[in-house]
Amino acid sequence: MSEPSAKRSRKDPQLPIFAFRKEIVNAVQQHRVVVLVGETGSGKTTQVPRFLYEANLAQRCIAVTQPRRIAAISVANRVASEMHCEVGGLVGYHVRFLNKTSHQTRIKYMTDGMLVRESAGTGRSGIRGASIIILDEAHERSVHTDVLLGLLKLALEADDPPRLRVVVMSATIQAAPFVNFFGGSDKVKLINVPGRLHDVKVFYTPVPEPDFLEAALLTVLQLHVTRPPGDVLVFLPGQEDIDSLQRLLEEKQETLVKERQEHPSKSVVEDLSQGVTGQWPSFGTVQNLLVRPIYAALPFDQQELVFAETPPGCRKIVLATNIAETSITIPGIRYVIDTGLMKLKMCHPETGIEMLRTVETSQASALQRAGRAGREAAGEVFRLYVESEYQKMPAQTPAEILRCEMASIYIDLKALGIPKVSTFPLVDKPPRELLEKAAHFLSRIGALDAKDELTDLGKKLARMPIHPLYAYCLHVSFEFECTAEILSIVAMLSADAQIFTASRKQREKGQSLPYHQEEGDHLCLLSAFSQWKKQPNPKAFAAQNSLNHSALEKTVTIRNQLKEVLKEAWGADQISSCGGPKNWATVRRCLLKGLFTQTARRDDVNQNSYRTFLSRQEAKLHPSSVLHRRTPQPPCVIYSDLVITSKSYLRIVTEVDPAWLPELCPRYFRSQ
DNA sequence: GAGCACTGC
Repeated sequence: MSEPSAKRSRKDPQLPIFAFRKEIVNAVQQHRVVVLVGETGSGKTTQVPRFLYEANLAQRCIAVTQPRRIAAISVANRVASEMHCEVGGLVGYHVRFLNKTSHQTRIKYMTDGMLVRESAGTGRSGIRGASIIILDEAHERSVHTDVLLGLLKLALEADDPPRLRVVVMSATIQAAPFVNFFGGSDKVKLINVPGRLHDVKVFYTPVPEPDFLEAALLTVLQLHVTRPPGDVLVFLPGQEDIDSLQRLLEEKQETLVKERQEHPSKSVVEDLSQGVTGQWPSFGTVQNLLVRPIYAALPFDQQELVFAETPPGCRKIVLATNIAETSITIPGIRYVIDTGLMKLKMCHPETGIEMLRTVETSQASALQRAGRAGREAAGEVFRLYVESEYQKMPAQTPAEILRCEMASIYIDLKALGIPKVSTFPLVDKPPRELLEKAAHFLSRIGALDAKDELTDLGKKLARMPIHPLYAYCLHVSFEFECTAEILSIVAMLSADAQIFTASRKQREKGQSLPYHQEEGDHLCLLSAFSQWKKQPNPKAFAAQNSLNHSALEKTVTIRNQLKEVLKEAWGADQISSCGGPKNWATVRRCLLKGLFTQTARRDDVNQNSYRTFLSRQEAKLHPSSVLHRRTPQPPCVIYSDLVITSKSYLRIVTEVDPAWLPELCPRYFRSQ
């Protein structure tokens, strides 16, 4: 219900939630914690805060959290308009970079991450500033939602603020973990609100499909010739699969008729084969396939194409990643084809290395995907796996907090005043090793002392909205007087966007690109950013030099925010620069001192292989690195990422002089 | 000589 594209007329009396108004208000009056299960389309996101406000239940404000910025902003706008007020007045929102609230604001939509950050402050913001806190989309179990659940449990125990009320809103019927977390059904009121979804008929393949792309291709084609008009949404694990299937479909489009004559009865899903009779179906108005890919890395203007109305005589085939499962809703979808696969970030509990793996979905995820076919009318979902496979799937996708690196969370929890992170109440406890690794890392950079307390440095680092490692680099940059340069690099790294868009061919003649820096990737990033920023027409410069203009714009926003926090939280009014590229050895020395936990040395025997200094991991330079082509490769490097795909790779790598190690980090590296 | 689910501060 929080999707930005979900349109609903003003105060739609059909919304199922209205029948529950009294029950919800009573529940919040009588219980400190209410768990509200409401399926998609129930109206809970827009109406529940309003019910509680109009019942005068909040002395202070009602904070409503969303996992995504766009949802917080669009829902605030809609509710403000429904309540006939300006956004930023009675109804407002607060997300990173945008604060549309005022002293009048009583219903405050915000990202869950923003509520965590506000709560770390000392003022009357965050949890302390609210009478009622509503955690929406709690079933998604974002790290920030999980942290908030723990903070709220502690706040309720301390009754701080007094008479605090918590509403946990979730779309899945599996509300039991939330109820149990807050003390069980004696203490927690559970309310179920029905959704407004149409029936979705589910089909499975009779036998396992060896090749999901082939199966998806065949199913799209079969469905196209046997089913009445209506668009199709295909869930695939990743970008590569989407590109392949798009190519295959566009090729097949031309030979579709012939193909069907040759294989009239071959079908992945049994039901579809029954419709194939060797002639075009009677609803012959649908002839052409219009293939539209969508994934997060796709440029925005191309993403937008999936929302365009399907022209008459066409059937739109949307090929999507998980982005279409939660983040966006595409109108017109009647059929869903689900490969049952997704990519999931996981963190190895022993090495602490994050990796992206293709895994089967959970049942909850399969249900959510199926629901995408029933938003506007009855629909059908074709699952490209056998039914017993569904029964074997885990009920829920494991919460993010079980799968991610913990340093940022650890330092945040310490900054929130949690004495012992390992006993902080969490619905799901992360592996002990991952917590210990995080604490060990934080003590290495001097953020934690021997008593597991934040040092003054640790408190400083925690103020920065970036990974503590990058915040530490900024801290070190003052000593080297190259803060301007490190700010740019850190902003680019934490923007987490693909900056370089050059094709392989272009990259091979990379030396000719104006921002090429042979000492390493961090300097290439810095050089690209500095030059782009100086241009009278940066957009044209980006296009000419294979740079991602919008990613660079995002970098500027982040850099400005970081600079602001440096000033306000660190008292750094002066940002010094070390000058142009000829002085960038200083930047590399600073990066070494900042990233000393991520140093690797070349193997003496196998000169294309490296071993990390502190974790003793073996890895190669990633082929995308400018250092990869060098022979021999440099003896010593610092790296930003260690990724495991087909092999272990060091990504974003810069050469450092081995002699600098004992000089700059004598505690960890001895002279040789 | 590879391959990038999705968010968020």
